[in-house]
Amino acid sequence: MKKSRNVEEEIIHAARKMFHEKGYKEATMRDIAAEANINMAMLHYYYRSKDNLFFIIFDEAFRSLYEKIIKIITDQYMDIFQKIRLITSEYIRFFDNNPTIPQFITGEAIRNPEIIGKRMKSIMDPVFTYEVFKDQLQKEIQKGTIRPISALSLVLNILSLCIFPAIAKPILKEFIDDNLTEMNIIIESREKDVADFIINSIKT
Amino acid sequence: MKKSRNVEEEIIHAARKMFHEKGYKEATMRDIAAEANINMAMLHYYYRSKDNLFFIIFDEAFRSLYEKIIKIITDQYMDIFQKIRLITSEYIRFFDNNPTIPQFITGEAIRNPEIIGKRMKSIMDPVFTYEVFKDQLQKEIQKGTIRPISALSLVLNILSLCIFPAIAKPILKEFIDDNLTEMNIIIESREKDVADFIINSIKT
DNA sequence: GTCTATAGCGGGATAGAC
DNA sequence: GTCTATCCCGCTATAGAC
Repeated sequence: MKKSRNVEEEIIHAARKMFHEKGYKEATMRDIAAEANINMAMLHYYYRSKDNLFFIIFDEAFRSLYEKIIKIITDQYMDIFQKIRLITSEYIRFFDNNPTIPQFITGEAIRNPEIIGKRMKSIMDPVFTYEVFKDQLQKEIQKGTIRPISALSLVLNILSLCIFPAIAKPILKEFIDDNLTEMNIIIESREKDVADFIINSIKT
Repeated sequence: MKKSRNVEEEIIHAARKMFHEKGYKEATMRDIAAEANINMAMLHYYYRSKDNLFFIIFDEAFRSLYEKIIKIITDQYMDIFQKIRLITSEYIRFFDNNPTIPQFITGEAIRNPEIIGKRMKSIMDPVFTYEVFKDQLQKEIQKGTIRPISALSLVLNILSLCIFPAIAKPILKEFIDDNLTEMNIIIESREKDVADFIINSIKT
């Protein structure tokens, strides 16, 4: 009872660092204990098992990513072009500030799509969010301000353009090395460029 | 010497299946031996180590992906719109026919970007390929047929739109379940839709 | 070439003293 | 609450008989 609050926080902090950097399988309880300056027995005392600790870290990462977006999409008064601009800039800025998260979430999703997919569904409400976006899109298409495109297709394109470059960044670094001036220019202006790219494509 | 040819092929076949499905870390030599109907000692006899076997499988996967694209990009006579249409349709069809490859390559690249990036560079010639594409793009921009866009940005967008949906497919399945009619429609028409989406965005 | 047995390590988890 | 010592498992790799 002495300073358990601090120990618990130390553990979460260490677990976050290790899981984000190495992923579930390659981050070990020994790593996490060392990072938190405690021993393995303490880890199990406070958080029972590796799986339990992992899902705490995974859930907070996914939630932090999702909650930014859901507010924008379900906003009643914002027009769809503004939503697209905000979503892309929020995503890109978030990944810039949290560069380990896209690799972490994607890596775990690839490793175990069933479990991770269920986890994601329990955190978000995909059907509701999607329907809101779909309705708004279809109204714009009827008005003639947007070319016909399926909602799912557009959502996939937006996610692709925001998430993939963040995943690929560490690999791109290996390719660009010296030439990273060009890389930096792209990254800095990407927040606006991606939205322009999407809106140019869909607006009539 | 009896039937070593067959054994070697059996091992490669089994290793491909296991590595593609589970990735480097979670595919074990035991798995691979069982899949090939031999014992672990034989695995080491023919292929020395897990790392050695892994890179054989990784290299063939990456090469199969890359060689389709390099031919299109470096073609001297094809116009850039046609190249974009061919690249996207080749990618999407390839991932449809080889659904484990995008997860496999992406998973390994996330797990170990330095090693995997170097491996990729040794297989492809990124600078040459990129310069060819960049020159052709800049000529079109000067002619006024394409809006100003940086080559790196456009390449990133094309790769994102082709690769990310293939990575995300197993997770999307968890979300769509019953609704997979809509999913299938998207996937089937995606070969054309992605090219349209890109070209709509860049052409003047 | 093929197989059994095992070395040697590193993993998650826990018993039990304090 | 904390820590040391240890259990037990699964992994890669190899020794050595056939």
